[in-house]
Amino acid sequence: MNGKPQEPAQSEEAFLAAYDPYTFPPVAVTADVVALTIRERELCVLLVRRARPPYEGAWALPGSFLAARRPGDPADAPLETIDEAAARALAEKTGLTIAADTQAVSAYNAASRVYLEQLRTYGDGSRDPRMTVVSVAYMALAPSLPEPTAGAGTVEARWVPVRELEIDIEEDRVVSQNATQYPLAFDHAQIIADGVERARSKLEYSPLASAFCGETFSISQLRHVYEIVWGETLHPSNFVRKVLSSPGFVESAGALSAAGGAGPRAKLYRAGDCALLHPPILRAASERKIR
Amino acid sequence: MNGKPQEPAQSEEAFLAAYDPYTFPPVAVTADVVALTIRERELCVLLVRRARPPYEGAWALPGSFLAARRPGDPADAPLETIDEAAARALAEKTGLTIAADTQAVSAYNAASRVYLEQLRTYGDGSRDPRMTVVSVAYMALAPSLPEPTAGAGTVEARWVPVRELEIDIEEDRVVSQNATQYPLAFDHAQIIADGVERARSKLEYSPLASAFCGETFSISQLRHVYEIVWGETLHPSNFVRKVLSSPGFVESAGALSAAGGAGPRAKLYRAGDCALLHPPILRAASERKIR
DNA sequence: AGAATAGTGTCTGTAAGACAATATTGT
DNA sequence: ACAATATTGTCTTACAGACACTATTCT
Repeated sequence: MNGKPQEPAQSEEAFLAAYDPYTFPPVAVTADVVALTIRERELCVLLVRRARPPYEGAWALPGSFLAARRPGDPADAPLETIDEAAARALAEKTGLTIAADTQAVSAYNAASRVYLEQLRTYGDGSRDPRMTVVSVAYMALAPSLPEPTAGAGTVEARWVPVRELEIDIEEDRVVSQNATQYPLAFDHAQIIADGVERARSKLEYSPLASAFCGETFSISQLRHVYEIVWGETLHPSNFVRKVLSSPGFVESAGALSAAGGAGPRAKLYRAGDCALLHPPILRAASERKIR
Repeated sequence: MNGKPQEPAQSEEAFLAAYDPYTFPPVAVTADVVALTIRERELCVLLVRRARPPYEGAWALPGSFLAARRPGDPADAPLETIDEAAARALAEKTGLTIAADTQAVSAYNAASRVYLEQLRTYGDGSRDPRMTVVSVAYMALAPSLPEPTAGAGTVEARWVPVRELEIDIEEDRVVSQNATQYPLAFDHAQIIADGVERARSKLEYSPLASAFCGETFSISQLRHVYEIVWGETLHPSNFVRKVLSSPGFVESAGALSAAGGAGPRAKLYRAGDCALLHPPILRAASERKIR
């Protein structure tokens, strides 16, 4: 990457020859994805139903084990990054091919129009009775996608409205999540809560709301994204002013929207080229969590 | 945690009996800490010099392997969380005992006065020639601490001014980092850059600047923290107004500062009880990174 | 005609940046 | 006396929220 110091090759080789990876207790690393989309004016998360224990029959985030180097492999064998494992987990369930940028903290793939960024790593040690499992969670934002297909180890895959999970996102803790239609495996209720909260705060400072939209969209559609994700209504007029005064958020696509309801045709826009919103578009409720 | 569904106990036991963790390729998980403090008006990061390959002799972040469940252990044996592994890595180098809160995303330990929060997980797969190594990075903020002591596997531990590392924090990439006095192992230059950037942005929205200060501090000392971490000068008068108008940021300690320089004695404050600053204290340079 | 929506304009309070002014202490 | 610092106050500009108003299209 940068500035790797030259190492003494002899002692390094000798060290590696004497090294046995199996002297370490085994640890498994999984990449689990909180994939969010908007379907029928609801914020939905992609869940799969587990076919095998532990938590057989419970709902879980799509995930996959990190493909690791095997002892016989050469030291420079191409290996999977965690980002790639997350993209693979999502692809196996949705059929989307996401070429995740290896270097970037977050990657927005223009072709597949799926945004993927790392959320946080969870590892209580007691998650899985088999062995220590560390879960690297990701958040993915996507426009409305087709019905997912169940992959290996799962019996069903479904876009589930977050509201139906009865998770309290506001609190940092997950409170209810009992007696719902979707009992969740492991600590995935907490991970979903964190993912939704990340998405909410991302809308404030980044232009990612357009990741929920199609190629082109009207300002109203963009406002609906904010209203659905944040769960609050916004002033249409003020919202237009804010979006258009945030340079690089959107750029005009020239065309007008097709017919579909009352009112005049709306101007269409596409995503701009900024990485951050200046000024940001803040939630009114941001004042809550002060304690 | 919540809502664990009842599982069929028989099949679960049968499944576990047939399960051999060693069929997975080995993965190691390390917790690496970007510990930041202010010493002599410089932002410093704790580095250790590696005693063993790989990167023998290079400087690295203090870290430790996650202690994992061994195959013979009972399924409910108390295990180390990643947060605890990070706290342990820091304790082994600084002598600080940090009782990291297992549940919390971030933990501020009032007794040891060290703030610890997870940064992000790095795993290019090619980090370590021995096996796939996943590194869970943490950021720690602490007031000025005593000189660290080298632990196992390290020959030296030192607080190093971030400036001397010649890492370009502004860019998302690490550009230089050649020919410095402190060649860094692995991708630790990138992790340090991310940690410093996290600290800078944390000062905007959270009251954590006081984590760099002692039990009580003056507004000027707090302003110096901002100026040193952000690398820019602030208007003293406007800074006072912002801090005092942000409820819960600081509370009066009653006393006045001791003598030490010119000017009148400053009022002393201690950290308040808010978790977020409203309104935030923003960097002027926040307008840069728009692209 | 009436309802719903897109988009523009206006008013007001709040907060930020810049800077002046005053008081207090060490050299 | 002078320099450095702490603290308060003032002025101007920018922006957010609230809301009025016009124009367009469907039913």
